[in-house]
Amino acid sequence: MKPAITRIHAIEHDPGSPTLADVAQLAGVSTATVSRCLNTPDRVSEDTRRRVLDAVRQLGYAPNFGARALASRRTDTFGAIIPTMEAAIFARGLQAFQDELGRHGITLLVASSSYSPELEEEQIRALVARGADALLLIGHDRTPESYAFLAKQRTPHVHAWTFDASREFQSIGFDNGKAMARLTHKVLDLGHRNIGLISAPRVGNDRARQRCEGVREALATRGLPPDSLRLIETPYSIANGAAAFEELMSQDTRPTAVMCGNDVLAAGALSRARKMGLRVPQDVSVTGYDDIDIAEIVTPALTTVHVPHRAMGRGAARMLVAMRNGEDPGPSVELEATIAERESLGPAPVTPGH
Amino acid sequence: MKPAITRIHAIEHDPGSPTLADVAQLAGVSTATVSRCLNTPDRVSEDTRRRVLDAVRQLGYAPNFGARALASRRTDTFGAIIPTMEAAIFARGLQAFQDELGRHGITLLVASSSYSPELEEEQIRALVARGADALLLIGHDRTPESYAFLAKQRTPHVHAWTFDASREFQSIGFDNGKAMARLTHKVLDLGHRNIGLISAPRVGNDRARQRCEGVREALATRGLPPDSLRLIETPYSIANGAAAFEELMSQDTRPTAVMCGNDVLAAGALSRARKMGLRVPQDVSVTGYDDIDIAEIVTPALTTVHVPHRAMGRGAARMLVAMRNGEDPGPSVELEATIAERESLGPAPVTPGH
DNA sequence: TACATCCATGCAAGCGCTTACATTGGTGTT
DNA sequence: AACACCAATGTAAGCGCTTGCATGGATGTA
Repeated sequence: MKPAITRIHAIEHDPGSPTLADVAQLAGVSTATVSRCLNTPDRVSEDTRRRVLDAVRQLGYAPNFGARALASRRTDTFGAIIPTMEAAIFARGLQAFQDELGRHGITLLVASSSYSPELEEEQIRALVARGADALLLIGHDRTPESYAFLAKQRTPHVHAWTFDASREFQSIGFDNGKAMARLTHKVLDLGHRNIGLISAPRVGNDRARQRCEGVREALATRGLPPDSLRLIETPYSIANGAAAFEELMSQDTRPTAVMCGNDVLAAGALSRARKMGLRVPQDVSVTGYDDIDIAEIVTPALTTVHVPHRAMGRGAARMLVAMRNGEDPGPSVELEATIAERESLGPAPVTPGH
Repeated sequence: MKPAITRIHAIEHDPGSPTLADVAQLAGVSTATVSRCLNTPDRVSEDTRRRVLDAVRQLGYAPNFGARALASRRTDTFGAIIPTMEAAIFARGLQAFQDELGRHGITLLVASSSYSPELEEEQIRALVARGADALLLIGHDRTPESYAFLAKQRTPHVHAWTFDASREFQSIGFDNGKAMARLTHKVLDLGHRNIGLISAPRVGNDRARQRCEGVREALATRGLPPDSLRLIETPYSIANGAAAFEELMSQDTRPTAVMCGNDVLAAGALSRARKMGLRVPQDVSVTGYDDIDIAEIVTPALTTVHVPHRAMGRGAARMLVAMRNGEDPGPSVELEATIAERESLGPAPVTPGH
């Protein structure tokens, strides 16, 4: 690849982008001074500083991050691994996370795992390799190797979007099951007895699992048989939500309420309901989870579980910063997820014959 | 766990995460061998390889990316800077971009600029500093400093989501204005003469600018006076779209059609229309742009400009890979944006009195 | 048996930066 | 005038990794 020839010609080496040394030479100072000029400007005389900054601009110099990290042993970079970037499920929380980090001069690197623990493990390695000082992770489900790796690397991390007192790790979030149970009680209060549930695949996704459990628990509490619940698992997407809804509605005993593990699935259900000529909530009720943007704009507006996205993001950032600084991040935090009552949940229709 | 023995030798050497040297020592080989084992496994004997990989696993070793980049002068990392992560406007295209890069063993780093050229400049520097070999940028509007910097650094970059033959840089996208003009003609064909336009702020956003121009051009072509268009600029968000819609509809001469520079704005307009008791499209028509997920699920489904997200993402990736490899990326590519006709655009209502 | 080859491996020189320490010259004190 | 002090700068030792070159032993060939 590298033409040795050019080297010979190019006595003044031409190839790479400008380095500290180039700047130093142009400004007529040592590399140490340039470095100080960039990192601790007040330790450099006004005059020199101007000369150096001029040279920087003139050369279009950008410090090599890797080299800097290598030499200084800190990166001021955190990482976040979210299951998906699509559908904006994590967007708002992540935004809050990033805002708070920015306030501390920390840059955020984001990766997505496509809901795969194996992929997530890879991403964890990649982010740590890139110098992430701390990591934001979603939920508790991951490979043992991931946990072992984080421990060996001593990388601070918090788990968000979930709260489970029985876990040993720092986490900030809400009880996914409790909120879903509460919503289920509302559904039951409205007379629904045949409930369909569209969930994301539960393996590798504790939030989805807990949400399902929440429904089951509520049913059990009210003395309803487990088989009054029809469950379909399908990855988050509008199309999948629509298909699952149709499948539920074409079974012998149609559910009168379809609860969804996520607003995206619910949006799909809603649109398919319309296509099937079913009125929501008169003919069938639909509920969501997460309260993302689309929950408000679909027709009818979605009754869903409102998740404290921003508080979670902000809180996670604060915990991580504390941990990075060797301070006490405080205990895990449980936030409240509330029910956003809108239009898609109504009383169970009166069964014609039965 | 690290054997205490090593600690004794290295009296002050405990803190960091495991390095190549640690692995080498544990495996009883030189660092060079470990490095080869990780990068060119076939140049290492089966036996050694196993020993080394065992050591790697045992220590939870992750190579330091910065150091590796420093030593090898390549990163296999590309960067992308998109205006926003929210609203999923760029999600699908970015996903395609990433998929294609993955196929070439390249990692993607994503940053967002919040539609600010200054912030984008910062992000460009940050990504280049982090070793991005090439960059995906959106549109043509950026600071002269950004362009100068990219040139000095010789960082390959392509501009997507736009196509403008008059620009000198590689780009892949579609003519934002042409597509909007085409849609406008459809609107005019349906008898609309009073048109409202909700656009994103045009400064620093060539796509928004061209979309507006598209409307203006179409009007001019049909001999309509420029003041038959009412324009409101507001950042992309559902709430903003709703507010802008209400503002448009409370003017003296109400538009019969409200065109939006983006589906998110259109979704907001739609929801506000409903709240105001206006039927779409009987009382007022609404159109969008981008054809993102929500376009299909809002009620009524949005008539909008369908953008070739995936083709753009994939194509951009291929161009950049070629450029990085020193090959010919071929000329800029113009893709076709088509009109997705759905339900939100209908004939202009018959004016009662006038 | 002598020699040329060829793997597998080790040695050591950096990659671009930060930073502890050394050096310098100008101030203020006595 | 002698000295301590300090701010500004330079010197140089790495940070963890890759890689060109050197080495040594096993294998093949004459």
